[in-house]
Amino acid sequence: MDPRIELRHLRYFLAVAEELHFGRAAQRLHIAQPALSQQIKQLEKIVGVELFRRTSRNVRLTDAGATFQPRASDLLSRLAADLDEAGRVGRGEAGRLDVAFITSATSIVSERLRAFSRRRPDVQVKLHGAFTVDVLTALERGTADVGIVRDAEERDGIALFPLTSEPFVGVVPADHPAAKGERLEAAALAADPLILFPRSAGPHAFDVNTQPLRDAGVEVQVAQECSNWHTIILLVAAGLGVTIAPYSVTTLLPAGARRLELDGPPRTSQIFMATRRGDERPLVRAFLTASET
Amino acid sequence: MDPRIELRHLRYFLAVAEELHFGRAAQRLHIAQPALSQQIKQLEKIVGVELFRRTSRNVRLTDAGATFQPRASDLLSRLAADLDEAGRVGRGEAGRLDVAFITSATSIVSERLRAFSRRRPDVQVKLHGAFTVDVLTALERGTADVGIVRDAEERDGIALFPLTSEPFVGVVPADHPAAKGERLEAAALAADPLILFPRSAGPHAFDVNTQPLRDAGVEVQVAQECSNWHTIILLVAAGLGVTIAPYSVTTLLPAGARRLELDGPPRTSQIFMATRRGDERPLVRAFLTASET
DNA sequence: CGGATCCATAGGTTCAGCTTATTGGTGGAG
DNA sequence: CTCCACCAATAAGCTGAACCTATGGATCCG
Repeated sequence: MDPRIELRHLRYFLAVAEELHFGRAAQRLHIAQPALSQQIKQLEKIVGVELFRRTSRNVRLTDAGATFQPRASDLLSRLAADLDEAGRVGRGEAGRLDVAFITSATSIVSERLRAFSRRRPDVQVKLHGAFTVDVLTALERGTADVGIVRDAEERDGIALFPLTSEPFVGVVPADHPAAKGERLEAAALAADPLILFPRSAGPHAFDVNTQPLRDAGVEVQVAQECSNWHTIILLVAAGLGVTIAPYSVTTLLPAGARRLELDGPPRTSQIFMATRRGDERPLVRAFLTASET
Repeated sequence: MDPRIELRHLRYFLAVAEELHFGRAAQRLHIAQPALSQQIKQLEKIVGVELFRRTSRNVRLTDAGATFQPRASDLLSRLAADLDEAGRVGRGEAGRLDVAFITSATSIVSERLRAFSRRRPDVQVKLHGAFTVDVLTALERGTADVGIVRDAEERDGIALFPLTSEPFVGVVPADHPAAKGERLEAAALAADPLILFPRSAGPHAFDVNTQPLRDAGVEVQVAQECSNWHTIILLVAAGLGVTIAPYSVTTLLPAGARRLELDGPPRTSQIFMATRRGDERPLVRAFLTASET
């Protein structure tokens, strides 16, 4: 396209097309009439056809001008809308936010999302459930803007913000010897097969989780890995083993499973929000600070 | 919308957004780097948000910039298409043409339209079947660009171009006394009820049509008006009267009707193309001159 | 025929966008 | 740690395009 053409030409053209009078159109544009004549002539030279048929008495649109008028008008209003949209995105009032989170923190995410969506109704939030490691790599790759992880270690390029913490609890089958009491000594699990989240899904979280066992001198031997807490609890209830889990995944226990407080120094699972370090985008900041009114 | 914004800003923005490098983008735009920096900064001031995040090491799009990029690109290509369209309309290669025509000349219109459409496939032709008077007023009002009429009189503001002519013929029921011969003396119709097109649909055409009768001293008394030649012929075939018609509407005669040549000086119906006088639009000229290859 | 109207042209002016030169900040190599 | 290469921002002056005023030429009207 001819790079000489500018929006000025379109604005001037539209003014003349609406007024059908160079003098009045020039007045509306706050310029003198000759300047307008010149610019229109230049536009016609660029397009290669007459857009107006002028006599010294009146001005009419040619067919070419008549077809161009609505398009030019449309173009300008589109541009206005696009600029406005860009402004809103820049101010964090609109746009899209990718949130990656560990599935065991779904309730926290949905609560935060509700608060956030109320404040930024024009922001489209996309949720990606995943493991802690995948959440962090999604952040690093730029696939996600905000992450929610459990017991992550500080690392380069990722900023962590603690959200809440919850205790670890033991979960045993109802017919387990320890199931009669309210509390559980970690050592009592020494003989039972352990069912746990794969360490690869979140090494640090795994280590924090299993620390009570090591503290009690129990060697951590995972009998069964499972990457879904709900399933793990069901396996325990079925009598296939025992586990240590963050409290929140044990709120709804099936019959056949018992939750037991852990003895010893209190151990908690920490839930963090994570962003790329230095990501100061208003949408990201807004999500970090959004909480229920 | 801020009238300071110009297409230059969009072009420069897109160059930087694609190169992510002010130096290279400036090179591509054939300007110096500082000029580009200034224009981008000005654009950002107009929009009110940062579009690029620059370090002295690299350039990245902000969220606002990323949303704006495809829209700006789309805008420019739309404009290019619109300018091209306007140019094609101006040169008569595209656009829309309204053709009003008398229904009794449908075959002529369709023939002409076929020739025209082959040459101007991007022109959308709209056909309006009507009476001669309505065709002419449509032209005058600008509702139609080209008209096809029968036996019209010259009048102000309308230019007429003869297309073809055809003889008038008499049409009588098969059991009419004159039906035995090949030729018809107009005076022989004196006693029969006349079925004719309404004079109001085209006064001059009506007068030309009925002149053979007046020449023969027959007083023209219309027994039945009908504004559709096909129907008139059917009425004749049904024995309700006689008529004088342009030859072409009698090509397919129903049983019960006979076509007879008229005695006396040859009378013909003239078919014209009509335009507004001084309408030199290329599409109109092209339709006037289009004929089968 | 004189006056009013309106678009085009002519010629001078001004400022926006361009130029070159330079600064300042960052990252990588020695 | 220093030096250098790289890159965007800034500074300051220049140039041309868009603008101005004044005028010309055409058409319509009283």
